[in-house]
Amino acid sequence: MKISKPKQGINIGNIERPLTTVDVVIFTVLEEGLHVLLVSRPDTPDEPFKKMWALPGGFIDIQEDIDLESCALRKLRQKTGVQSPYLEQVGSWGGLERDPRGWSATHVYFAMIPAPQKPPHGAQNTEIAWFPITEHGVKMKLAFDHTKLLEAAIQRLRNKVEYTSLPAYLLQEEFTLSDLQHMYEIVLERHIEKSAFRTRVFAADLVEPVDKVRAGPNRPAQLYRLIHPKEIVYFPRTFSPRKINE
Amino acid sequence: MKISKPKQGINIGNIERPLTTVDVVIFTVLEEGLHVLLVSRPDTPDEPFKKMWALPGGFIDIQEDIDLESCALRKLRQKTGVQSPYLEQVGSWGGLERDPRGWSATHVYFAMIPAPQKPPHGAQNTEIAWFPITEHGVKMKLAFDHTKLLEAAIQRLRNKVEYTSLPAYLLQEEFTLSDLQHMYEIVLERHIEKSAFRTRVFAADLVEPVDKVRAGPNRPAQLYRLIHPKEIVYFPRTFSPRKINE
DNA sequence: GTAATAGTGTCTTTTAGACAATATTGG
DNA sequence: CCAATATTGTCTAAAAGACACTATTAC
Repeated sequence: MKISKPKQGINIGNIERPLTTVDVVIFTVLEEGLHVLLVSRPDTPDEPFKKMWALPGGFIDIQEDIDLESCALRKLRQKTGVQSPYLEQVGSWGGLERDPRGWSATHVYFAMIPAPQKPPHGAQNTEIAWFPITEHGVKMKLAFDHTKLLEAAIQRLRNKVEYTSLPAYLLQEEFTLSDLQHMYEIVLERHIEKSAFRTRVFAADLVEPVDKVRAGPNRPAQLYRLIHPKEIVYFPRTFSPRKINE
Repeated sequence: MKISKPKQGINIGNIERPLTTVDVVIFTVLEEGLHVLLVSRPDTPDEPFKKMWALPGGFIDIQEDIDLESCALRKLRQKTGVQSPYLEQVGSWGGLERDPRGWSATHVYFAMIPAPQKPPHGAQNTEIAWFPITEHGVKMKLAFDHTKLLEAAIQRLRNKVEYTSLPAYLLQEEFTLSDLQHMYEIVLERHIEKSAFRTRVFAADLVEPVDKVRAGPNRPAQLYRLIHPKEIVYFPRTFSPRKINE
């Protein structure tokens, strides 16, 4: 199947092309902790990494996907039913070694969704489940180079949470400031000062109050929603002045 | 040449694969301004965007390139002769529309090099030159979606310069603090306070003095070099507390 | 009243910003 | 000496960190 190297740009159909995939790192918060959605690799012959856990993803469908992002959205919709999550590209990884079937390149996206009500559902013959994130990944080794891809996505997430409104996408449309602070604390795995947090959030014009409160066995909390739900907000400084990693 | 859609994962060789390219945005500072290296598209038949300016790049060579980054390094070496620049991935762009030859995906890197002594040299039949960056790009429209890719790289660069040591890679190994500050001011296109700048740089353990000074018609300046030339340094805060634009 | 969480205020520390002052060379 | 740039210091302002205080509900 190998073809002698053609002159670049001439006879384009004969250049040997890498395999091209999209993988999606889907985050949510369940039971007080950050989780990621994984699918088990099929057990069929010819498939590499049989029965190992992997990021949801797969080959680009040239007929169906108009671009990379819509491919990522399609995969996310298929696995979770979520229509419009927060979605951002992490980057791409490609090389000879990462897939035994040949030179391959994958485009990695990460998504954040509110805690789902229904369990995820995979295709037939595949399992699908949420796994808690411990430190830099999940407890088991993943298929392909997905351990590395997941680690990169976690790092991007943690880093960006320091200076953006990203954790709002882990909540339903209406939330209290305590809810929001709680999401920051879960992702960053550290305590955040209530007073400074509220000052920051208000100064950034991130939220507006809705005409409702959340009752409980204590003082009711004001409910808020995002002022501009489509745009993420950048804070002028990071939460705690410490070294940024990436 | 179209093949009816095979079941995914089975018979992998028959899946229609996108074209895969790598493009490199190479920055340097010439004559007090940020410049980017562009090449002219060849004038041969079958080539799209004939004679238009484009980012240096091209198809992955599955035989020669072990991974995406070494492909980017190869292209940079071919155009500039530079062996070990600062190189970082910006992201990937893929879709049906961006290349008239078919569904294509490109992996974009950006590099920063010191002002070169020699002019760049392209392959035969191609021109190659440095172009000044004005606001968000260059003055002419580029081939493919390269105007968009260049804009993304510029935004990444400007944003990251706010809180990292990146501009050091625009200088030779030894430089004065004024030199370094000057690079920041050129990339960010604004004045930076001398005193605050020096405090920041020293607090970050970015540089160490070498036993030399640079003479001139005034007080000589201490020469410094990077303490860890291979690692970029992250400052705990941005230079000026203002909104970060991604 | 108490328990519990929501929300505010006060003081300190850190660091950037503005700008002044001093230092060191060549001529 | 002067011109020019290097280097340091001083004061102020903005924002985070720590922590205490007040507010409002269910019971």
